[in-house]
Amino acid sequence: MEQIPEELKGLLGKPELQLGIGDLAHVTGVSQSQLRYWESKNYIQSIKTSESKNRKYSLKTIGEVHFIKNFLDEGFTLTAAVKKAEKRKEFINFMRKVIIDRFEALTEVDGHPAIDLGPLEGQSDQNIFAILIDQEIILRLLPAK
Amino acid sequence: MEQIPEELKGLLGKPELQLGIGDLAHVTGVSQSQLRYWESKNYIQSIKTSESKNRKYSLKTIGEVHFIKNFLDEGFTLTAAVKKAEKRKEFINFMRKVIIDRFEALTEVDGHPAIDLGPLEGQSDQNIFAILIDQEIILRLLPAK
DNA sequence: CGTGTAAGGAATTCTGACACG
DNA sequence: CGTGTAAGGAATTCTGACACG
Repeated sequence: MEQIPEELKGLLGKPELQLGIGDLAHVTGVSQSQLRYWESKNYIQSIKTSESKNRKYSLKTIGEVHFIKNFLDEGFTLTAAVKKAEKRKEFINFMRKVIIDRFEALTEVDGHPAIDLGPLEGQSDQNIFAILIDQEIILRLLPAK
Repeated sequence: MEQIPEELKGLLGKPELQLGIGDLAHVTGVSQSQLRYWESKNYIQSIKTSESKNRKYSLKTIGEVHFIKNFLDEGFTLTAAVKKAEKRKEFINFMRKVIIDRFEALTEVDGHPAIDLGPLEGQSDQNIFAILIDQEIILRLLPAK
């Protein structure tokens, strides 16, 4: 068994993970001029360090832009899309927290790679493991080691 | 209950998520000249599209660079660090698969946000839910809806 | 309102060479 | 081997203006 490196878990919440405007535009399919306009209206934020004049975007913002874009594509106005995306943000944060808090350790079960997801409620001696068997993920309850 | 948008899950495996060399250097703490050298030795790959001469790096490569960097910091030679990182890659892919395959739906349990992680092995009528209660994640076994 | 474009300057990245060791 | 730097050119991003609607 080995610990999941802090760096790996951290990647998902790391404020250091940031993209330039070209990369964000590419990932999300939102144009650079849209991104600049949205920022001018305070719908999204970019990071500007004192050393650089160029925009950087955090992983959090990548998610926000994604959601806004999706609502736009569904036919909402920009302001409506922003509002709807706001609510989705809570869920993104939640997902990230599950990953960061719950992917406790990499291990093996019967020779298969597995992630220890920690104890099941009310059974502190039994943990849930996600196990990779034949390219399928299976959830199994096993004694905590 | 709402489906976890494909885009959100896809973000983690998306080939479109790519960083420039400056951003990768910033996230990982590895210098640009190191990244170029590692690529010249085929330890890592970058994406070069026909339109651009500049390097782009995938999320997969971000993870690889992270691991190599960590082993370097622990005192391994570059070639040893590359070999050790190679093995870790399997685990990264596995973690990603768990997230993509198992974060089935966003829902609520007793008014708390929750993620349906799917059935527990051998109990196809009972699913494991990750529930956010007081900033803590709890795993609970509940009837699948 | 929301997005695109042309323009000129600023910041970033490119390659190949060379230094150090 | 593995990394850094100075150099000049190429690609990217910047802002403010203007167009369209």
